[in-house]
Amino acid sequence: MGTHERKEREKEQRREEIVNAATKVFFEKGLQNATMDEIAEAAELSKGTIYLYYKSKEDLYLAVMNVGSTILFDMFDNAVAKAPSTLERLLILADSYKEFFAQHRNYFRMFHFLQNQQLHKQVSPEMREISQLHQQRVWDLAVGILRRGVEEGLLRRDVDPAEMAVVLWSATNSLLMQIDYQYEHWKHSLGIDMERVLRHSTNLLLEAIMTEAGRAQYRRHVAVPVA
Amino acid sequence: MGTHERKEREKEQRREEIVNAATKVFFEKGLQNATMDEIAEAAELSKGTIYLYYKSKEDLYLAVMNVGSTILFDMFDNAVAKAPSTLERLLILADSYKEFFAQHRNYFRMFHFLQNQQLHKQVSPEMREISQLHQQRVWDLAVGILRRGVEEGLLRRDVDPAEMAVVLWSATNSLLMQIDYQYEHWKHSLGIDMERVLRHSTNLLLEAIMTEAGRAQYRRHVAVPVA
DNA sequence: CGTATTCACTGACTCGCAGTCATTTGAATA
DNA sequence: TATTCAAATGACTGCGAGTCAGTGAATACG
Repeated sequence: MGTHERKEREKEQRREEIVNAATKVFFEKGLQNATMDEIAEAAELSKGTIYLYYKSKEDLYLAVMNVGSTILFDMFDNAVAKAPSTLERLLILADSYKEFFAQHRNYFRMFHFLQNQQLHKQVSPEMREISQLHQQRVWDLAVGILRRGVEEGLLRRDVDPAEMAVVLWSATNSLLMQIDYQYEHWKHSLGIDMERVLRHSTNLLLEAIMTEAGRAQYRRHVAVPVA
Repeated sequence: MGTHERKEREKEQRREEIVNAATKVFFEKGLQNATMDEIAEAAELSKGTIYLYYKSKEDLYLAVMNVGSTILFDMFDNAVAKAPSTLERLLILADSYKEFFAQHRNYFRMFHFLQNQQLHKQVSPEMREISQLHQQRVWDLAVGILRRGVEEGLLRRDVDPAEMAVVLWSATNSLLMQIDYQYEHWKHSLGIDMERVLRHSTNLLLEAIMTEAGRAQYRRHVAVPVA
């Protein structure tokens, strides 16, 4: 009699339903302005029930973020699988991230809202652990490609792949955040096209970590794009 | 009878006292965990009185941030005044910001906590205006130096000074945030010395926006430091 | 000098929300 | 049909931001 198994499945399903409801509410209102009562109503459950499945509002927020991390990882993974060379994998990774930013803006925002120490206080250790694993997966994928690039002589041997990753990641994210949040400000009061800035700085950073051979290959590749 | 003037002075003084009390509490607890009652107690006033001087907790937070902006501007201004050449002004600006980060970590954190839309909701338009003016002042100083650099042939003519500023500012800040928040993480689990990463990436970015002549001068300067 | 007026200040109050827990419900089992 | 037990409920608690009617001291006025 599979009663127990069915119960487990139903529990798991309920967890998902709650995350789906929470996703809708968090996307619309953000962490601060969303209330647990709203989420409960969206999930067609009482507030108490939500707390049977998630320890706190912040835990639930992280659960939603984890879905976003998975989407990002899958996008990266798919893109990388298609690219035949390490250089192309590197370039397609950058493109994928821009696409993630364009397609899944709400998840992007969630990622960067929780950068903060102070909000982490209410997160349970278990959920933090899970969340870190999700992020680690994405990180390892990216660093793996950079490492491969170094081995192939595409990227400079004197810079650590993980260090390259930090710089690329940080710079890209902070520019994307500026684009997301202050696009109009830059455009109108300063006449700056942030998307162009992003393209330029990506180029700049990529060339900076490449060897001479890498740059040559890169320029050849840019000169003859797939389209 | 200067009664009115005296009253005004006393009011201004009270505003400052409140900001000082708030600074202490916000530094210690952050925006989220600080309570207005705590701030009131630190200021030796009642909560109601605080609200006579500042419209909301977030407004008060911005008032504290503005003090930080002024400190930063003064550091920049002093440093720049000492430097004899544009190249040196540029380098000393970067150093000053690192010093600000080291000396005034709490203000640095405050700056980056309020990057977010959602928290801006409760800020009054007036305070936002004032805060933007403070930030504008720092921005103009930096962009002015870059512009001068372009005019002098130190920096590339084909990149807009404001664009350079965005990239340098974004990249530097996000690395500093990583250093502030995850220094131990990077150090221990990945063996990365983030301070070195910061130095490297600053060099890298600076060289990337320089002309050949600028780079030559830069290297000569680095080779023969003042000390 | 006594009275009226102003105004900075107070703190008890409201309101909204995260999180809790005693009670209820209903499905599985005996 | 009766019993058991986990899942679900929603009224309740506690806390903190923001409010406002009331207080008293300083100032202006007669």
